[in-house]
Amino acid sequence: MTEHSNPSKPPTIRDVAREAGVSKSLVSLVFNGGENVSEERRKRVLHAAELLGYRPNLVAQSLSAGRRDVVAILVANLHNPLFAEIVSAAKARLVEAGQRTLIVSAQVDDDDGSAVLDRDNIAILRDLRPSGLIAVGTIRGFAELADLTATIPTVVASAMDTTKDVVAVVRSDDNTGLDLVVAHLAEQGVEQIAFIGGDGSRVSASREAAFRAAAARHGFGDNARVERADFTEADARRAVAELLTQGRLPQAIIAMNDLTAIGVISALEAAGVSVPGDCLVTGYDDTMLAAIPRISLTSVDPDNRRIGSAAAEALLASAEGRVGEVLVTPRLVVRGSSHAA
Amino acid sequence: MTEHSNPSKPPTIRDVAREAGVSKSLVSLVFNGGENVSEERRKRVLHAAELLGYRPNLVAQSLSAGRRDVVAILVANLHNPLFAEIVSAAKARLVEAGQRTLIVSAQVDDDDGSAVLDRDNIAILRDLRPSGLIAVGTIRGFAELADLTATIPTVVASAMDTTKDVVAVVRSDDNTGLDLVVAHLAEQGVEQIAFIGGDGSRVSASREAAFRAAAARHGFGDNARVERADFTEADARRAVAELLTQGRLPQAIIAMNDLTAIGVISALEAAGVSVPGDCLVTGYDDTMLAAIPRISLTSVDPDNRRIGSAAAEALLASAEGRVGEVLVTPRLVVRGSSHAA
DNA sequence: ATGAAAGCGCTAACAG
DNA sequence: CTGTTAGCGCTTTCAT
Repeated sequence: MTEHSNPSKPPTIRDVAREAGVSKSLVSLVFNGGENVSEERRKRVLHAAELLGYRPNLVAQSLSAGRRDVVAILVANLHNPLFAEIVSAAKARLVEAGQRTLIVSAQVDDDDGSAVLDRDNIAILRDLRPSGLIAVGTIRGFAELADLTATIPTVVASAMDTTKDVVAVVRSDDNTGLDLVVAHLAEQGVEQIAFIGGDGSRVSASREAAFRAAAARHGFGDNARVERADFTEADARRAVAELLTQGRLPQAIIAMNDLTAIGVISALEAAGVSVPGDCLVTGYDDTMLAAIPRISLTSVDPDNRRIGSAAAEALLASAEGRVGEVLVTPRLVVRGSSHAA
Repeated sequence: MTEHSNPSKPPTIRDVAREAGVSKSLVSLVFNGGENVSEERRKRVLHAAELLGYRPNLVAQSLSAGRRDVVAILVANLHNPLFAEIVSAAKARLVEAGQRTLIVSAQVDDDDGSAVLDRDNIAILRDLRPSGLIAVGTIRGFAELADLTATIPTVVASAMDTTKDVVAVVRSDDNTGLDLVVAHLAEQGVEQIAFIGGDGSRVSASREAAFRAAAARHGFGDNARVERADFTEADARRAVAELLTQGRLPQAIIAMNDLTAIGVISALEAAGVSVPGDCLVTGYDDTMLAAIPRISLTSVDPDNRRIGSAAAEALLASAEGRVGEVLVTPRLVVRGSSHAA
């Protein structure tokens, strides 16, 4: 552990060069793995750098003909604990591959509480000229970032995107996930089921389609209904009311994610319908919410760490061309909310 | 909406200068609110910029003798929905004041799932030379960032820090918060209470001290106990077991935050103690968890938006010197978990 | 193998 | 008021 003697500004490449008695360029070479540097000089430089506590300035590096080793991870928002797992797994894989990462949030909540692109963050990211981009979660207005995705290899994780120029979309295999759920419910002897999907997001649409397919496959036919609700509890309540007034209450409700499921449970219970007594409920994502004993929600674990590492993998492989869609196989976590008993 | 004609690289200040028939410097002046630019030239420049789709390169700006208008918001982690509110409120205030913001996460989860400083993020942030720093939440290893906090006006929000050189620490007034809780519990006729604090964090310690003071104030004397647990459910269970084996079960347990409270409830119910029937429980933070009907946890709302804006305010006022500690007054949100009835 | 020199995009004195 | 000239810290030809 050595201290750098100059108390004011951080040392620059020039300071190191002077200390080592070599030129700037040589220092740069050493720090960028240049092969053709004499062992002696290399040592001198490294030693001087250590002595001074020199760290290359990333901003300068990026300005000067973009460095190709920093990957930006754009997180949809700071709310969703889900994303944290994906991000850390992706980062771990990237670091392993010798890449630097910059993790920034893509959206902020404006005054109305709705998410909007964080233009400041995006602008800085753009100017940093990252070598790659991983977008985690559904980002509203992601299409506006076309100038980025067109230039920079981009992978979308845990979201869907139609943009032609993303290297890969890595997400949970909704078909398998919903099949697991429907099969489980069928096993419990359920005969009428309903799906409560979300807002207009593509993920929601995909899960809805997956539900319809799974329901058909398991012979539910007309006994499978679909309702929509955004993620607010108020809206879940509305959707449930809808379901209730349509006559018969389904014996099970499949929510597109855990948050919606909790809204559904709340709405059902507020209406005097007990869960799982009178109606089973399942979620998707297997967030920590699902595991809380009082909630004990059967949910689909999408294996977020695998999604994250697969996204990183896809990006690293992007040199070899488009990867396309990577579907990560989920597994069902059965809890109290789906045991009629 | 105009397109820039050059399909390859984004336009630079030079392109704009050429297009407008002026010098680089003039363009720079126009974009930095220079007063002494003739109206005509200014228009020409603005028009050329618009035409080309020019956006100043922030990285270049920051490299070239630091711009003084970008504030970095360092978020402890991506898990805690709490922070999202603080961040967005702080950002809103900053934007209002004409500041740019960069929101980055300060920590990542390593393989063990424990949080560590995200050195990449920090390094980039440092090199960007932000004009100010707002650290949101307790960041492990924050002390290692001393070189930053020593140089850059820093405000800590929703955490405590002893570093001498932070401009301000903005946090919930724990004393008031816990007094509200204890008073409420006393009103319910509770005679023995216990506090379950957390890991070794300063916030936890502060709330524990606040609890002791409030308990004394409300005449609990020896009937107030303290137990510790980290935020895992397993540990909450252990702490509760501890409490149970100490003989009498307290009539109410005050948890240092909502997450711990939920662990406590789970542990109590697993031990056959009903909440709120046999024991009342309260939390702190008023997260969305508390509002879930099945949880219905009485909690202290710290008013995160005010914490965020106050932090921004303190930073903006930092020119006028150290602000010190800003305590934001919380309010109690009473829910089912604290109604013996 | 090494150094000199020319930028990356921008700002900031400094002259005109 | 406007243009010229130096850099910010680093990479990268291009000579040597």
